[in-house]
Amino acid sequence: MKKRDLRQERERQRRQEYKKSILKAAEAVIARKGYSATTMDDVAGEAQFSKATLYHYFKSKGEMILEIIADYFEELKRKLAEIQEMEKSAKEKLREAIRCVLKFHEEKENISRVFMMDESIMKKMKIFINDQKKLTSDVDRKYVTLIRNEREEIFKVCCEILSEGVAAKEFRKMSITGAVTFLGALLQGYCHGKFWLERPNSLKEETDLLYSFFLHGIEKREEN
Amino acid sequence: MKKRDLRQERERQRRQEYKKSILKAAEAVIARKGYSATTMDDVAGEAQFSKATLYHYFKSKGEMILEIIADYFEELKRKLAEIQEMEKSAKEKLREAIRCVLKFHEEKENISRVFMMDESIMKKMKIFINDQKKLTSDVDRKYVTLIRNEREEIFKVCCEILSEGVAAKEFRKMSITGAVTFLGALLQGYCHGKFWLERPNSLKEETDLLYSFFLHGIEKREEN
Amino acid sequence: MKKRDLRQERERQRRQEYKKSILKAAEAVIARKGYSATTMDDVAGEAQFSKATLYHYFKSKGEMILEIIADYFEELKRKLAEIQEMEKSAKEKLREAIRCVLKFHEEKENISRVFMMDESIMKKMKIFINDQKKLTSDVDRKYVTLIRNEREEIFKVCCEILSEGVAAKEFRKMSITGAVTFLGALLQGYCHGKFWLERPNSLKEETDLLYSFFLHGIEKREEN
Amino acid sequence: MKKRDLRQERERQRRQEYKKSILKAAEAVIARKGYSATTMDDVAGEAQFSKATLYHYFKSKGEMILEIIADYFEELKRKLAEIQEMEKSAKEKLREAIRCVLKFHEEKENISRVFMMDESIMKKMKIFINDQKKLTSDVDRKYVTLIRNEREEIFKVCCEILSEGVAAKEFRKMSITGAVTFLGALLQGYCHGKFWLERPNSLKEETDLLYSFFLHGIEKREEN
DNA sequence: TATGAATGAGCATTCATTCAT
DNA sequence: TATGAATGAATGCTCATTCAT
Repeated sequence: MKKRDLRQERERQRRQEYKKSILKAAEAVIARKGYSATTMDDVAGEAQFSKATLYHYFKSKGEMILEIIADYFEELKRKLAEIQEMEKSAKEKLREAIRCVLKFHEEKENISRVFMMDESIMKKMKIFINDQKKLTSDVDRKYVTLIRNEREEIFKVCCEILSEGVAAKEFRKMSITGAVTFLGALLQGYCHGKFWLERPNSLKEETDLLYSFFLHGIEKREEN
Repeated sequence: MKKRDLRQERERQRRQEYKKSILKAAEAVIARKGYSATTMDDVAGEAQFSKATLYHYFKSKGEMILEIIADYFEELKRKLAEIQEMEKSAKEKLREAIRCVLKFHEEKENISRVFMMDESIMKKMKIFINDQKKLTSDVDRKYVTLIRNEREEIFKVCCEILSEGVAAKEFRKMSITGAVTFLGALLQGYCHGKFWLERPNSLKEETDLLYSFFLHGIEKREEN
Repeated sequence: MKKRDLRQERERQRRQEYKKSILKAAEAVIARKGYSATTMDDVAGEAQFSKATLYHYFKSKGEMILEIIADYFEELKRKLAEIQEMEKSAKEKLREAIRCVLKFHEEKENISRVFMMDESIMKKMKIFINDQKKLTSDVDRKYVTLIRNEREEIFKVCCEILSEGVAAKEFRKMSITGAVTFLGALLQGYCHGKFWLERPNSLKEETDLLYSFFLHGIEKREEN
Repeated sequence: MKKRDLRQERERQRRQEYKKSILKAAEAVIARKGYSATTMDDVAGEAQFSKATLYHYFKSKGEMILEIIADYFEELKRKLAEIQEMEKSAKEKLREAIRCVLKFHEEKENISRVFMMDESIMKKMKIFINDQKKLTSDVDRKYVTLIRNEREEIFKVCCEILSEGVAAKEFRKMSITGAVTFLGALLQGYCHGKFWLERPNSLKEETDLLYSFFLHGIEKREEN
């Protein structure tokens, strides 16, 4: 029956919305307090739900954070894919990509830190990468797979940008995967090391810095 | 009285040794389990002391980890300073420095993660850097200052290597601090991103990768 | 109106059937997991109903278990009444009764344990027996009364078997109620103590054991 | 050194006493509320310790209850062993043993119910008896073994009493283990079925009832 | 009637830290 | 000084029951 389908559909929608709103609340608290210091009570309070209700939407605190991280990667992937599809030179795309990542990190600083650093999550990722079968929880497996796939796609998009540049003779011939690994490390490291700076740089300054060194290197070349 | 001094001195020595052995034990446990999963009971067990005794040597778990981190930086600084004093070209020193950091990280992976990631520690560092006066605990202030100084010295050593290279025309003219920031981010990020790799690279491969891209950049140059 | 009555009647029937199927599901889960470890979710899952639906048929988990227990006693009573109506000697009936109880317990082990042991149920029974008026819930009163009545009838049936035997000079003159109390305790105790045995006895062996000691006692008699 | 030993000894003693007092408190609460309804907070309150302190003396709620049960059996064993060593006829000893068990059960009613009935404990016992290796926790294994051994000794003592009686021609020739199984079931079942009685019997009446039926059986014998 | 969602009240357990000896 | 004991404050998670549709 039409009516029934509609109701179910509306119901599903509402559920999705509620879930999103809980994730948003969790993200906010985590951004404020960090992951391990965030309690389910905190999240419940922020989301204006009872603590027990959270467990209708997520099996555990761990699953919740995995979903947040998966969303994080999914969004980043989308943004980078958009850049790749622009009508621009490879250099311009590269610059834009760097800018995009820096900005995204800034907005979601704590999330990315949680992902890179929380020991329990790291452990899951490591186990997964070494031997998928050891991950006991199906839910864990699902999210960890998801995350890895998103990351791989991000990697791929970056490869495409650099390959284009090589083809267009904007970039030299090189190991593309090496370069992307390099770039990824650079951005990751830069974002996490920011807080050392006594005065923050502007997004433009940051982009310029990373872009130009990545592009030119530091070596002195012969003048002809 | 002489005698008294001697006794006191001996006492101080013993205290230092005990402290070191506790730190060593803590480092071992943290390397195994990660910081937040490490309990004072674990450390006490590993160090073969009673838990209460730990509190004779350290005011809190937080202070203990700060000391471990300070040691970490102190050791890294020492290693890099040694490299800087070698009789080598700037390029060779750079290469060596990269190798050194990669190796050091590998050995102390969890420690460096704790430092970069533990939210409570981050908070302290941030507060300190923004406004030192807000840091309530004197002990905290002491260690955080120490850590920052070590880091600054590391930064300085790297600056020296690069400056030498510029002077020797091995490297192009550039913003030295920018380059060191870039390099630091790169190493940090690479080390923390390692676990993504399905098969680990050898130390030599890693060094080559980072060194060569840092040196040459990716841009295609005109042939003359 | 006829039509209305019929519909109501059909409705009542359906309700009864659903109720039975829920009880059956609950019994199955309890048999598997024990009472306190059984959640309403478990029962709902097994019965293929939603959890909320269970509450249309039973006021609470407690009421549900009371109904299960009442059914248990009702069934046992029926079985024993059948035995009593057989055309057999008192001894044979006694033997058959013992066998019947042992078998029944075996099938419904967890149910009888719940009944004997669950503290909340015990409390209700105790309160009821000491002072019926203290039992606040009408529903509780209803079921507890029911259960006690079933038990009394079981007791009565056993009394009849033994009385017949005394009349037929198969059994000696004795306190019939004492003997039935004795027999009841014996069976109850035997069933609950079974799990101590490293190898289970067959039903026949068990019956023989209890029957023969109950019949003959352990005393040595004079030979004439 | 003497002094040191003394202090350690005194310390050990105090620990034992505290442990006992916690066990006593737990027993009291359990007697009042039943095992599963008893929370660690309840026990802590009754014992006048903080909840966390309980965990210095017992690894878990489960271990605590196992220790209580083990004590229960140990005490019963001791009492029965004393009876067996008396200078009395087997019949008198039997009577005394029955009286002893009835009295003991009365005092510790809830404990024995917990033991016989709590599903989680039952599960452990069953697993243990079927296949000791499956019991994962060492502590569990320890207590479960202890309990089974105590029970076996109780069984043995009863066997001795009955054997003596056979030897002295007080009892007929019979399967001793069968008779003890019968007796054990009887006592167990009687104690747990007590609450059905509208008016409690006196200890003497109870003893007489069980003793006389166990001794004489119900069968009518030929007069000569 | 049937149900998915919501929740309050718990609960066992943990852990950094303090205290008494 | 060294330590075993004590503890307050959490914390993730559960479950019988109620409610809105």
